[in-house]
Order: sequence, then structure tokens, then C-alpha cells
Amino acid sequence: MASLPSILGGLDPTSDRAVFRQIADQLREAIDRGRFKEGEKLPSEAELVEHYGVSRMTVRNSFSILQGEGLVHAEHGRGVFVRPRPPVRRLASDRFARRHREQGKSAFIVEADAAGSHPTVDSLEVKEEKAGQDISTRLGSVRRVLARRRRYLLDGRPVEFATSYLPLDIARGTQIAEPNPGPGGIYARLEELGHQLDHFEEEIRARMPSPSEVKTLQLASGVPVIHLIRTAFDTAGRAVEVCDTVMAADAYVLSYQLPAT
Amino acid sequence: MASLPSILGGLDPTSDRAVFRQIADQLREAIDRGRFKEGEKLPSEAELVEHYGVSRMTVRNSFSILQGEGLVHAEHGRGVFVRPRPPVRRLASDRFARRHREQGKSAFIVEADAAGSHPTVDSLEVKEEKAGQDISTRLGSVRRVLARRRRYLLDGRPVEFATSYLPLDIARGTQIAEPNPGPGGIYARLEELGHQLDHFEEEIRARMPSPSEVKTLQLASGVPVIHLIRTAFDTAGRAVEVCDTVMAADAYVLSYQLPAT
DNA sequence: CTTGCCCACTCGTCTATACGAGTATGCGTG
DNA sequence: CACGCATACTCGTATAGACGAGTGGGCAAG
Repeated sequence: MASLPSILGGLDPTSDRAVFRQIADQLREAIDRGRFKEGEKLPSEAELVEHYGVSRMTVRNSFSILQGEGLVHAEHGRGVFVRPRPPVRRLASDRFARRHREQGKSAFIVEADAAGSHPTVDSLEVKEEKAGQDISTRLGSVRRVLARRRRYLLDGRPVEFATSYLPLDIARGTQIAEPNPGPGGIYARLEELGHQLDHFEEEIRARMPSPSEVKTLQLASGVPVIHLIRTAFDTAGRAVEVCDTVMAADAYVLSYQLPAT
Repeated sequence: MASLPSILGGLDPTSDRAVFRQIADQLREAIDRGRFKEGEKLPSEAELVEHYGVSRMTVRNSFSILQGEGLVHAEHGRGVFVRPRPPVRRLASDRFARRHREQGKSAFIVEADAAGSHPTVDSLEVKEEKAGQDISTRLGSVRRVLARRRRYLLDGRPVEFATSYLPLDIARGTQIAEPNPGPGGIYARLEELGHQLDHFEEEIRARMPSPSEVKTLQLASGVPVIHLIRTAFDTAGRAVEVCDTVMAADAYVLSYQLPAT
């Protein structure tokens, strides 16, 4: 790495911009310009204290800004690093097309294998429970539902946590209530049960994660989540499944096709 | 407000959870339980210092966690407040259907009026410029484009910043290059120019905003942005417009319909 | 050579203090 | 009554120091 003064400038004491913001600005710019590359270690707090002649808390304040922006992450005992952008998973709008269900494996596995990643699914939990207000409304005022929870990982990194809710009168006693829903997933089973799927509705929000989401998805600070709620409708117009998904936002690009008519 | 000790507990010195995290936890829980309501003022730093018997920086650290989660926001000289959830704007997947173009006003204005909000559009800028790498690729290797920038506000609050890019051979000299594109917006103009629209492609990402985005959208800390890139294709299969939109994530829910076939 | 310990360096947490700047309230003056 | 200022209270910024804990490299003992 080049010497600090050659990368980072000095402070402008006449500026009314706070010192810790000025430092954050300089670091951010250096990162944007590629002076510090992905995964590379930034100068240590002590070095920056030395370089700028400020106190350590001021430097830490600067780092905390950049952390909030998701630009860097700190590792205890090692240093502060430029956060590498993880490979993203693209979700196409035809990902639930019937032809994708014809193969044996789940969409997630197939797709990840194709992308050269190592996919895993864990945290299996399948149980009957009371439907929350929102889920109940979406499913047409059902009281109890079958809930299927699972977590998806790519190369060991958790990227998505999803819960499917199905009305008990549809799912109880079927393979949908088994830990392994069989080839083609629950959508294939639903169609076998006579619920031919007609269309899906997806609602998308983005927000900062709750502490429990930070834990399950092992999210770095400064990484938002995409919250997707999908409702599946059969040809009779009935909502047969609601899937509530929380995704690490830095791991996903969603893609949709809209008709112009 | 009830007395502090009745709302907030004490610290657990045996816990290995950091004190400022414990304080943040208690405040978060109190907010979740509705002990502090939306828009309500939290105890001041001084009061919490008193209540917990810790130093002020520790309390501030707690607040900064909650700010990062988008739960609270601080107002200089006034206090720290529970962040109210703003009314959200729902974007339906049929929002570009041709029938919506038949009326005179823009989709944004019509929809906001219907919702009882006061819509504004500002920051008009229309100019020819060099296309960036990404835009150029999406439009099929054009070098120069017409860029239309505008910012959308609801009841005075900026919620969205959008830039449309159009190939010069289509847009130059037409009403699309005027500040006001006329009734039905640029999509109506494109169709009049013989580019019958076939479908749209939308790519969605979520991330923390850049400093400039924080400024234009007046974003509170802890609010991510939704980054939407829409490409419009005509019936000849040509990409005729790319629209790059950055939205305040707390102001939007996107909604899509997917076919199951 | 290998093992294990020590130490230097890193970030994490916390205290105590100081001053600045924005806000709101009340009181006194006109 | 109206205005303006003083003041108290709020958060913002910054310093200096202390100790803890994770990491990694080097050195010494076996």
C-alpha cells in the first residue's frame, strides 16, 4: 500500500463539516477510486489517529459511518476491511414457471449449481401453527396453517430465510407436511392435489434487519434485507400458499417482466 | 409517560452482552411493545445516563444502534424520537398498462391524488449526455442519450429520484426532449412515434444510500433505498428507454403479478 | 523441527470531561 | 399584550485515557 499521506489528504479546519465526516469522506472516496480494493485492509485506527492528529473515538466515528453505509466491516483483532461484494443471485420472474418444476430438484439447488455455487438448505421446521393476522388475511381468513421454515445458504453463507404457510385443509396429511416435499417442491404437490396454479402475487419491501434477522442471515452491519411476500393462487382464485421470505439484500437482484398492455 | 424504571429494566452485569447493547435491547423492546409510540420522544441521554448509571457515550452508542436499525431518529436540540412509519406508496405491476396512459396526468400525480396525498415533481433536468457503460449496454450500445431527471415528492417529502435514458435517434427533436413530455408521459409519446411498447423488464436491488442519495431524498439514517432499473422494449424487440430509479425504501411497497405457466 | 507461550497490534467497550449549537420556555422589558 | 433575551435542556462533536479481547507472528523451550 502507498503511504497514507499520498492516499488521504488533510483536514480542512475552516470547513464546518465535522472532522469525523471529513475523514469518512476521504476514506469513502479512496475506496470508490479503488485506492483500497475489495477485501483490502484499511489503515488501522492508530494509523489514522496519527495521520490526522485526532483522537481515536473520532476515527472510530468515521469508521462507523462507513459501516452504516455497508462499505467496510471491522474484524476484531485484525482490522477494518473494504467489504467485498458477494456474488448476487438473480431471481427471474419466470422462476416459478411450470417447466422449472418438472425436474426433480428445487429451484434453488438447480440454479445455484448452474452458477457454480455450493447450495445448502437447513433449519428445516415443519409444523402446524396459528396464523398471524396478516397471513390469515392473505390466505382468506384461515385460523391455523402449516408452516414450513427453511434457510438457504450459498457456499456456506446464509442468504435467505423463508416460511411457507398453507391452509391445513389443503396440506394436512399430504407430502407437503413432510420435511421433504418431494421433486418439484410444494408447488408440484399442490398441482397434484388438484390446485392448478394460476398466478403469483409478490410484494416487495426493503428495510434494515431486526436483530434476529441479523443473526439468522449473519448479516454485516449496513446490509438491508429484501422482504418478499408471495401469494400463490390456484385457477379457482383461491390463495393456496403464502411464502414470506427475507433475503440478504447484497446477495440478490430481483428481476421482473411486465406486460405493456 | 410512565416513570423510567417502570418501562426500562436494569442492567445485567453478569451478562457478557455489552452494556450499550443491553440498553439498546431494552429501548427496542419498549418501542416494539408500544411503550413508546410512533413520533414519541424517548428519554433524553441525560435521563438514561441517570437511570442506568453509565456514561453518556454509552447511551449514545445505544441510540446509534437503534438509529442504524431505522427505529429512531435524533433531532438536534429536541430529543430522540420513535421514527413514524410514513405512508407507503404501492406500485402495482400494471402501473404501466396502456389504459393508465390514456388519461392526461402522469401516473404519479393521479395515484397520489387518489391516495389523498399532495404530489410534486421537481428537479427537472433534460439534457443530452454520454451514456454510462451500463445504460449503453442496456440500450444496445448507444453512445449518447437523452437523460430526463426528476424527483418525486409526496406532501413535500422526497420519495423517489428517477432518470430516464432514451436513444438520441428516437428522442431528439421530439416532445420527449421537452421539459414537459405531455399527457400520458414519454411512454405515450414513444407509441405515437411508432414504438409500440411490448413489455418492460425491471431489476430490483436494495442497498444503503450513498451520501448524495441521502441528500436528494432527505433520508433518515437507517433507511435503505430500493434501486429499480426498468427497460422498456418495443414490439420490434428494441430497448427504447431505460429508467433508473432510486426510492426511499420506507415509502414503497412494490407489487408484481407472475404467471404460473 | 515442532510446540507453546509471549507480545505487539488490532478493534471493542467504557468512563469522564468539555464545549458547541439547536430548541423551547418563561420572564422581564417595552 | 408583544417582543426579545436569558436560560435550561437537548443532541453533536471531540479529547484523553483505560482496560479487555481476538489475532498473528516471532521466539524460546523441548
